[in-house]
Amino acid sequence: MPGRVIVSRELADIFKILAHPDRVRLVEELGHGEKDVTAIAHALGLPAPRVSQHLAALRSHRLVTDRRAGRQHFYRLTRPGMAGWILDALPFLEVRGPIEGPAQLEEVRKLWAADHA
Amino acid sequence: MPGRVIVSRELADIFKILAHPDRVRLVEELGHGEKDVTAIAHALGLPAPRVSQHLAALRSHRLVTDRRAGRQHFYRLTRPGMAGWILDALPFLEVRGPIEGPAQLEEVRKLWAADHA
DNA sequence: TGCATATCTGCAAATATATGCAAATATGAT
DNA sequence: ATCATATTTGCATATATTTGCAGATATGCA
Repeated sequence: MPGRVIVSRELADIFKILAHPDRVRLVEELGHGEKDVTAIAHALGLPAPRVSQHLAALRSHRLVTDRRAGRQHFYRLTRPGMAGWILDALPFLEVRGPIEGPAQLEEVRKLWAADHA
Repeated sequence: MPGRVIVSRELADIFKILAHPDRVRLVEELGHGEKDVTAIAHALGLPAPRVSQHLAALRSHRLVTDRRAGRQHFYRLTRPGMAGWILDALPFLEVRGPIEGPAQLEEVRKLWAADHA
């Protein structure tokens, strides 16, 4: 059964890269369009070196690509659909107990969007 | 910005749990319906204790629930849609370079389904 | 050239996860 | 009760990840 094993390993690698709150927020941030490292660092309230490391992790599996303009590196999602796909996982998570019904799901979506720039 | 931080942490937790090839295959296995631990262990070619630990991880965030019948524990996905959602990530992964176009995506889907029981 | 800004890389300590195996628990059958 | 089966739990070791910080590289401007 080599086929599934290979694919599941690749999928697990992607999940591993996304398995960090900062990187989840980073991907959602890039869901709105390309941004340079400093802008991302500011938006996320993180030191630039850390953002750079997170981006390196995402780059290692080509989840993001970069475009250099002068001394700034603008990053964007290789597959813009990824940001939306992540939000499709909202029904699976638990914020104060299981989410039952579309009403509570809407709650969580609002919670996510609450402080959007 | 507490809203997004909380949600992103929950999302990252889910990604962390799925960030293991065995658990990815396990979830896909349960996508076809409930199964008991031994059946899963056999299908995945893993020792039962390890499957049990993987299930405990999935259970810890209510990604699976169990039903006991005699000495067997039948597990199933709390949200059956999760199996399909994982497969939606196929366009994001790289099997021998980036996947370009629906043709290569179909390749990967076949690769996944290749040895299905 | 020299200086400031933007980004990246490397290191070390703390923390977390994976793996294999042994032992414990629970259920059902004789 | 005794025994076999099914599942879970615990422990020890190996490996990986996170974090903060320092230093290195690269670009643009005076």
